[in-house]
Amino acid sequence: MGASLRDIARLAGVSVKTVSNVVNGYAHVSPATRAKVEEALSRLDYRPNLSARNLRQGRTGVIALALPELDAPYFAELSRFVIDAAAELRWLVVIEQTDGRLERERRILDGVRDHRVDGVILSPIAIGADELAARTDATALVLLGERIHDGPADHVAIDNVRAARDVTEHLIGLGRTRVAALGAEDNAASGTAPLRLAGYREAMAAHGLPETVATVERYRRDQGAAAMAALLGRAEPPDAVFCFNDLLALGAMRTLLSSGLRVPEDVALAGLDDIEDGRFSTPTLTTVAPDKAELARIAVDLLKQRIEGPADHPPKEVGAGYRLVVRESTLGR
Amino acid sequence: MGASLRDIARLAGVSVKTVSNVVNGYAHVSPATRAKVEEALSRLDYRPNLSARNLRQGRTGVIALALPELDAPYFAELSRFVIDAAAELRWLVVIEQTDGRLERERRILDGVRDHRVDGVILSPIAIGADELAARTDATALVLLGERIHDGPADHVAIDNVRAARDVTEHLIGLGRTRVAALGAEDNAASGTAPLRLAGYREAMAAHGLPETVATVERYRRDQGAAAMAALLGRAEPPDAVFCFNDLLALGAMRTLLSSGLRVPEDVALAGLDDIEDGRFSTPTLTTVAPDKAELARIAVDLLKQRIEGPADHPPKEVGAGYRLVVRESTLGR
DNA sequence: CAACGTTGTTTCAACGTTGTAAACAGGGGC
DNA sequence: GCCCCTGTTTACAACGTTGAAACAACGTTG
Repeated sequence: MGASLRDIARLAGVSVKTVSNVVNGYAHVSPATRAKVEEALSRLDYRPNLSARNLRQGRTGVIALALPELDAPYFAELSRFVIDAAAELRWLVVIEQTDGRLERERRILDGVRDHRVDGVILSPIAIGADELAARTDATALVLLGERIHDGPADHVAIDNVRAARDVTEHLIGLGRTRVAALGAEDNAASGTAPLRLAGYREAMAAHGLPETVATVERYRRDQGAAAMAALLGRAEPPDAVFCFNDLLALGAMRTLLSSGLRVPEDVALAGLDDIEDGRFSTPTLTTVAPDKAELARIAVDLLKQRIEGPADHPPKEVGAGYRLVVRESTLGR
Repeated sequence: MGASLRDIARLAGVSVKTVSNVVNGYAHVSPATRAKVEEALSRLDYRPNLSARNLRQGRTGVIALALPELDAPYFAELSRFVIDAAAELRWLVVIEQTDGRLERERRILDGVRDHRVDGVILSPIAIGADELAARTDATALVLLGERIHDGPADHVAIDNVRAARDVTEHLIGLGRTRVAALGAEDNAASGTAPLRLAGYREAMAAHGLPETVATVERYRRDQGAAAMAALLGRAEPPDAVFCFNDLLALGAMRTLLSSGLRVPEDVALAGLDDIEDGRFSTPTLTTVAPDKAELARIAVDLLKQRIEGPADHPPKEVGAGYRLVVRESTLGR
């Protein structure tokens, strides 16, 4: 067991509280005492017991990051930034995986498996705005990557509608006319899928082009591959596809290439997320790059305000930046 | 703030300790009392305060998983399994990123940023066996993915030497004679790189073939791409490459394809890790698939034994299974 | 019926920390 | 010599929890 304040106090011949004062940088400590205490501190390699400190202060210094799945590259990359942003506040991050399942998301909202955490950053998939509003748990909450307008909790996200419109416009700008959307979800009332679909539709409508929509159940490569195969089976296969995320796009790319089609010559392909895989695939993948560091920083920031701020200020919605990154899958070499 | 045992006790008209007994499933509590208490518990939505419990018990129910980087797919996939395995013990997992930097790994070994955790699973990159042996911190430690024989801490890993030999044998078995290794590290005394290199050498020596070794600094796609470019610049470019992990292989594949070479016709390519990307790349990637779920389960298991077991049993080394997965990058369609 | 074990419950102290308030020392000013 | 002020240090209590020990009520046993 590590040394406690008491051990230091004994060694330095002062009271426990004086040691505590030194540790916390309290101003009114005489230089002589401070020196004595610091000597003792380093001699016994003192490390504060956070359990005790937190018990006393009512904080744990731990937040939870609840994601659908850590092994989806977008979330892994995002997690890195969230952990880094939290580290600056000396917070630790525990990761919870919901698998996008409703009952797991619910359980997160009710408390992270009975542990107390100071706050939760949730990337919701299944849960709806109404259920969020009805939540009773008082733990600070920030939603990430979804944007339910006028929702019941703080939000960070990019403008999904506009981003989707931008990508679609880019594809149309290449002269493609049979532009399909890949990644809609059948029963999704909330989440990003409807927003991205809306953006696609706006762009298509603006140019008077017919819409083609392929649905998936999960945002995974295999689903992208299967949905692409389905699109190819249609009477009028697309000459461009906007996939609602990069994983879907990479799955779709695999189907296209192994069907002997060329990307982008036969079918142009674009995704959204800017995961690293897309920068090294052949061809490299055109995509929308959300500013992940900014998303993470804002999420942690909002959480900090929730945790430290006055009890209940109205929920905030903050947008993060993104940019369209054009690569070989739409431009060619 | 949440309700405490005292609040429950007051509401149920019993002592605090009785409530504690109910919460902890202590046997000798009368059904009537238990019912009363449970009613109160759920009415106030009681959640134990872990800081307090941990202060009292010296346990936190939280372990740390320290990885080089969460956004490397192998580690992201592994994390998922570690989190799942820990969840079965009702442990939470905080994730720390070392970026493979020595001083960060050191800091992890000295304690996870002053927070107390019950144990640490570390995937070491930079730190050496000697330094591990000299560690003073008493927190339970399990090393993951490296195998320092007779090292000072518990280990889990696949047999890297044998796995590397298997892959190399596979490439040689295709009839290739200029088989290169990509992924050695210049100054690595420990870690997996020397082991994989050793396996490669064994196989090459067994067939009397000349060795070609390309080094990298980090196991990332860009480094694989660059190292492959360097190999192509040599007098006798390879006709097969064993990359020490899949990311390197995917980077190398990008270089090969954009140089107009065909995989596997001109250059066969194999990796190690079996990350999902390799199952959807074009061509799909031949690789060694470590049993990640088993690795994770064993790591958590070893940690549990360390935490709960007698003070200092000798360190254990446990091997996990793997299998060679042959795909298009060595076989073709 | 007295001694004893069992079951159910409570009291007490302690884990390591810090906020509050109070004690203490030294230095002017009167 | 007394008082007040400032700077420094301390004692105490409390955060929420649980192990140890004590206690009360009961049924069993010799």
